[in-house]
Amino acid sequence: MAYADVLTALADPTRRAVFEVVCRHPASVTDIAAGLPVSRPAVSQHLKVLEAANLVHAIPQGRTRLYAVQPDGLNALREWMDGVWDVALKAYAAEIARRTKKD
Amino acid sequence: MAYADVLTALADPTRRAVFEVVCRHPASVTDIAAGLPVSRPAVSQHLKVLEAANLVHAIPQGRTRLYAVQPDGLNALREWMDGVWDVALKAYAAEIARRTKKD
DNA sequence: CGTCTGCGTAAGCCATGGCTTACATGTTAG
DNA sequence: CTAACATGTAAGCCATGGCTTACGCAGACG
Repeated sequence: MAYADVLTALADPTRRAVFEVVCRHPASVTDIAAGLPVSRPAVSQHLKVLEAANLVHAIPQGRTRLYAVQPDGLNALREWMDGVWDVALKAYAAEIARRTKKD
Repeated sequence: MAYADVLTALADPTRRAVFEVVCRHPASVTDIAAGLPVSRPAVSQHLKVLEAANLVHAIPQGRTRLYAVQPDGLNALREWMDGVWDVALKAYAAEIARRTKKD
């Protein structure tokens, strides 16, 4: 159920903003918080959620921690979307078949 | 910002369950609620959110309303994901270039 | 070895939102 | 025309979670 965590993580606007900053380039917690209207601990908490969803990962560098994008999260979401899409297509085809049979 | 509504809509587990039922085949509100552990009004409210996110659409049939999948919502989400992916790739390439330059 | 910086964590506050019950609307059947 | 069913909506309750302030901890630097 990794895609569920990804959806939950990306649903929050602030957390999405954090994620998009990290997407542009690896950044430290302080740097990310500097460009957002929330406090540094808030960003830290959001990064924790994003990390749990495999959307980002931390790279300890001395006393700072650089956060960078990790593909796994978005991949899980994409795979779930593909599955849903497949089910919807099959259902659509079945619906068409049912109607033509009825005619 | 359509993708934001899609993410918010799909983040809730119950609402995702409603959506997946509708993906399998068009269904009425009562039918959907019968297969879920929530009341019928709850399902109705969830369908309202899903409809606002262009994930489903209603087909009035007499006194019932059949809900079916609509591709727009998932497409908006996919396009946003593609954009994010593109940004992440560019950032990764830039990072590589920066490091090789430094060496 | 003390100090300062960068982060994570805990506790608490408060808004958002999901759920239920009760009610209103509209459509079909008799 | 009345009865009954399918649905949307309103009001209210309560849990989840996002934010802040305060604190604890590890790594660099004189």
